[in-house]
Amino acid sequence: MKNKPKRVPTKKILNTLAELYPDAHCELNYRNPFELLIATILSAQSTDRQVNIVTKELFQKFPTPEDFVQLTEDELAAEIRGLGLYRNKSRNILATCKILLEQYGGKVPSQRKDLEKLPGVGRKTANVVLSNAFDVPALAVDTHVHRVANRLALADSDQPLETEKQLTKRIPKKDWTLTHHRLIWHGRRVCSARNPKCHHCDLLAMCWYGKNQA
DNA sequence: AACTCGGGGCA
DNA sequence: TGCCCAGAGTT
Repeated sequence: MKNKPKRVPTKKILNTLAELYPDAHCELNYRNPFELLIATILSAQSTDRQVNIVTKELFQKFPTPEDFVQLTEDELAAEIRGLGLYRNKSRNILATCKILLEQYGGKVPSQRKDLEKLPGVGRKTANVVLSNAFDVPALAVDTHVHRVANRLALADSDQPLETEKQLTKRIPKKDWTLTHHRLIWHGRRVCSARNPKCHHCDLLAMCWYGKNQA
């Protein structure tokens, strides 16, 4: 990257995103931290829509960690069929539920270091839980956010963690959750990884990547 | 840093 | 068919 991208003011980009996706919201319907945690683990490499379909029944049948640990890995795997990586997820979720029961009284811990120790929970999932369940400022950087933010020059880094730091610095805290969802929507609908639809992208005028494509 | 897990949706 | 999906763990 020889020429440093001339950065469009963050506020301007955020305002435009807000106009584009006024009602962006979290599509994962969760009723408590436990459901959020499990749904977020399940969401890895899977579409949020599929996760919603699967979790709707799942949480009806098994609302608590106590219910989950009654299941074998194979039984849980059968319950979450329809999502990718379901064997890994089944194993991780059962292990996580056991830890919740043994170490945290069946509750979801609210500290990052505790969350990231849970099997199946990494930086991104921990951030989702922290920001949505515990109202702790944490910007979850997934592949969409990372890609879109870098194309827009909201961030300038190959590494998700660095992107997270930069975004955290530049975006006002109160806007984190909504901005996160808007970047994801944009990333899925327009700013896709392989064939981004720059031609009818409403952010093209302020997008460093888009302008260098044409 | 690269590799693996992985079935389903969609063009 | 080929490509992609709200990543994490292991080597």
